[in-house]
Amino acid sequence: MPELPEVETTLRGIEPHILNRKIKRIVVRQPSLRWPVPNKELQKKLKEKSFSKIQRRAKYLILESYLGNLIIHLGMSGSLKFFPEKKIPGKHDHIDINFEGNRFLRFTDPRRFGSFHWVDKDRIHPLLSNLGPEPLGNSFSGTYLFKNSRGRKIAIKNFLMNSKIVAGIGNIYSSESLFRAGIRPQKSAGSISLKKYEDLAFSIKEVLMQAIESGGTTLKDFVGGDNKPGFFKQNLFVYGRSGKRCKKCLTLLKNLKITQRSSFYCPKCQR
DNA sequence: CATCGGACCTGTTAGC
DNA sequence: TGCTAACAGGTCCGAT
Repeated sequence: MPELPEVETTLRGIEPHILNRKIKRIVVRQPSLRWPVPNKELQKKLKEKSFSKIQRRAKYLILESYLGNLIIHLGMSGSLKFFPEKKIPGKHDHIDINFEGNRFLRFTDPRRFGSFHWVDKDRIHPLLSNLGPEPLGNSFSGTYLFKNSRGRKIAIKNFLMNSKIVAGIGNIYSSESLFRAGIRPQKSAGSISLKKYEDLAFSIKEVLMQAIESGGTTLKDFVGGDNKPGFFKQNLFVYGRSGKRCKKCLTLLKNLKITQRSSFYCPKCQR
């Protein structure tokens, strides 16, 4: 479900509810996620503490506290929601972070590709140590993409989804940004010009910012931390629209599998 | 080093 | 209606 805009939406939804609230207990009902949940460590380090800041890096949420950071990844189907009072957990409600006064943050994840990690103060978790630049940050540019793509034969779509190259772009927004920049998803990364990469970097920033403004993309059941769905789906040009007509030129859109994943494009607008 | 396929899971939907 | 296969927003790791 969640790519960068959905994770950002989640952050903004939960932050005002949990910041500086005293944590009473972490309840782990299902410790078997993408990686085992470090249950004991979480209890030990977070009990009676609070989160003073929440950040996003790539698709990771980083909840900062006195002794270190709780790092959460939502995987494919994960979500985090805040509740102001007790609520019976459902089948996929794997973890609750309980605060004072019956308030709690609940992690739900049917497919269990999500993860919880602990990292001590001033240390960098290995999973976050090799990430590429944030696409909305200043160091990400067409020049950056151009330089890093020379000699590489990988499809541009996969290049964009490689988190070592640029963080936070998944299947939806890779397709969407390539459409906006007029580039075919299967074109090799090394064959794209600097000019086109400048268009692409612009398109990536544009589509991500617009999606964040709309509260993310709700394809099926995504809701932000405040339980509201995202409204960006209506602004998608190609994702999930194969067989339908291009919103710009009315050509029938295609769905091409690139390394096992659906890739949507317009054969006329994208060359 | 670059690239590809498999792996981790469950739920939904399309097709027979 | 019921069964099976394909597919779904992610990404790490090992083989090539």
